Amino acid sequence: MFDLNALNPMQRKAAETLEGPVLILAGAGSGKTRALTYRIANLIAHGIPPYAILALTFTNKAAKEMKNRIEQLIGSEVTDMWVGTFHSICVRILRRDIEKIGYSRSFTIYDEDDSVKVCRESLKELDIDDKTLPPKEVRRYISDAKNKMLTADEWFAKGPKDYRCQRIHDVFVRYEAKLKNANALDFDDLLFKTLQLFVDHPPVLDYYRRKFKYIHVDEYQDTNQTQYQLVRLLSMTNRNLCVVGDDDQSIYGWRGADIHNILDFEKDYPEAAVIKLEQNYRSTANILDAANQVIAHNSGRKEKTLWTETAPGESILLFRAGDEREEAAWVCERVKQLHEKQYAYSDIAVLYRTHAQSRVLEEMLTRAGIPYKTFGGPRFYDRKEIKDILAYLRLLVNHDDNVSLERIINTPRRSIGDSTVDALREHALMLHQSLYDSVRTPPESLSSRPRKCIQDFYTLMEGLEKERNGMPLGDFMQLVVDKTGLISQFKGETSEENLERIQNMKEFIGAARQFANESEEPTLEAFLENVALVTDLDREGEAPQYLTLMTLHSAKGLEYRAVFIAGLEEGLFPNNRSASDPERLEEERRLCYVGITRAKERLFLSYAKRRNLYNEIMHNERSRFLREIPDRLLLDQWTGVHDRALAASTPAWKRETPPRMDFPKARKPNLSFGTPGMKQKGVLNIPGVTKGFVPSKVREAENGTLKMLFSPGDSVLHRKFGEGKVLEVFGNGSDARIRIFFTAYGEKIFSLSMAPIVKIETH
DNA sequence: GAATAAATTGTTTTT
DNA sequence: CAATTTATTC
Repeated sequence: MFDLNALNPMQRKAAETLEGPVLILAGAGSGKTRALTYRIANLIAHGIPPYAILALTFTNKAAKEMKNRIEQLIGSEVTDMWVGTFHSICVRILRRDIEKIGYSRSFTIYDEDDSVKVCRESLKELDIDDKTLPPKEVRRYISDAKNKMLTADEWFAKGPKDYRCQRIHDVFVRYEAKLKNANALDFDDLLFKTLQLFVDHPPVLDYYRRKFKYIHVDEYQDTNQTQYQLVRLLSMTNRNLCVVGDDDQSIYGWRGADIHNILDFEKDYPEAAVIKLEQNYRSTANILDAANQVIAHNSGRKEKTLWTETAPGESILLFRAGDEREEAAWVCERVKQLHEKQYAYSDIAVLYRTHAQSRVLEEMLTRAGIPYKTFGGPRFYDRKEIKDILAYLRLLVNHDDNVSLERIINTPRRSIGDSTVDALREHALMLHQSLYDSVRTPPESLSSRPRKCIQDFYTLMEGLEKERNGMPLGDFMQLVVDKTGLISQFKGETSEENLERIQNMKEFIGAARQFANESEEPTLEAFLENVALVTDLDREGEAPQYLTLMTLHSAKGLEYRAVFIAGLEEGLFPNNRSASDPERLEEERRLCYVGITRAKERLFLSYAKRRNLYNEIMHNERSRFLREIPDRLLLDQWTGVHDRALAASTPAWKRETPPRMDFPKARKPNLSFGTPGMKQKGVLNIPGVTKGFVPSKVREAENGTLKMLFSPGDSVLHRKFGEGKVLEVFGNGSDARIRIFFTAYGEKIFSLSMAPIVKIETH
């Protein structure tokens, strides 16, 4: 049995306040999951049956972890407790009762891609130019509206009545009709329709109200209005609602999360017990100090001060890079060093604001031979070949799923062209039937050849459907892939890309087999649902010996012994688009706070003077967030000192781009450029290097003794190549050379008098 | 209808 | 700049 004494007083209070509304304000790393799991275990210990407990989380991973930890505490399996994301819980509710609001139970979940496709189709049918009104934008409007619980008409009634909004409204209406016809729900619908079900069918709501006597919401600061309403409805009668969150970590405002949900909780529930978890168990004092200093610049926060008993720890290391490549090289070098000092790669994460930043980092890491894994890029399930298989499966489950049908009717190629599909679509529209119905009974207007092709396709689908019964999921998927020719379409081709596709499909079938083995409900329907709601971040069991590369957003809820935050520049982070709006700027700051508080022991910050992003060269100031961290906490990588005033007294060549001077072209090979695999173009374009350096006076004077300054084993910092180790120093006078090994670039030889290097560590 | 060339476009974050 | 969409040609 578990022991509540293992908790600190505040955590304990949280775990023991079982009745009535409770607001747990939990700072980063304050053990909120711990408090929450103990609370739920405590409920069970008090005789509350698990089926009366509902716990809503932000990610599937968090749900899984919570369930595991509760089971560990009470020492037995919990099966009847509802723990999951809002979306998955809503699907569960809808699968039971969605027929009451006019859908079939076998509804399909449309992902963003599918939604955009439906928008595009709607625009086309309404004869609206998709250049004046891009499908993606319309989808955003629709999504925003649904997050605010607005139907198409309500949305229009609230907003401006200009031409543009009228058209958006038209598309919105058509979009909704299309989804309804296809028996499909988009992501936002999962929440919205559940709400509608509750409102329109009080007995259903009543059932869940009686069932869920104790409701928990994790990451409450990231709930949107629909979620808020759902929770409110469910908890209204018994008022046993426990929400956990941190207003300082609200970072999803852009997709409809409403920070006021947490800020105003006490207004909604005046009798609420408010418990603050303020002791941080994760980070060193220095890191926590920095985080506190940054977040203190926000206004309208809940009163809260994080503190820790741990030692100050190492200083936060700050690096100003010349450009993004230098920044990446620095990261690689530090990672290697950490790795030598008993840090596993899985203890380290590199965080950035946008995915676009990951490319250079990945390139350098590969060169440095550091294994890494990126998260949050395109999902595995979003790959074309996977979506093709999924489309077949979805169509088999839901014949009305027009989007899936259109995707696969000619994939792999079976000679059904656009004009044929157009004819089918028109036919379906006229008879008010689904596309699949039109495939079953093609219109008379079609000539015999396309008719035959359509017939063959229908026969194929019918055959699959017959075989599905009684067949295990994995076997059936294998069958689908074989019969449809999804794999054999690549047979004979040996291109890298196609081999990878085949590999992915096989992996996908493997994933299905695994799902069938582990799941309580190994059906195709359940598998499709899982695929729709699970992200890569949730896929567990990924090899742990990898360095993690991800956006600051995806890092929420995670922790690492060492954390890098790259690209701390005005315009990038905080992002340009947030600069004008103070509220969005505060959200950026919260994002920074989230990033800093991911670190347990070491924090590394970097920014680049010059950055090539989106094919533009930007010269950005260092981020304001860096200024918000006191100097005493920051150690400058260049100068090795804390005080920035000292940084100004370092030799000019170390601080600024040197004056430009044209080098003779023959000079280039001496600098041993052209690392294998490096695009020549890229090398020529690096300013300041190909243009050459002007040696400083200080260095000229030192020339005679320079050789003694460097010896093998020393760590040096090169203006362009970043950090490296000295291998050898040879030659005399002005011919003196130095051979250095750089993590990301390999061996280079420089003229000792010319090379822009500084020693940072003696061997 | 398919393969290739040309043009366009997007780049914040994602359950 | 790269990746995707669209136009062109066979």
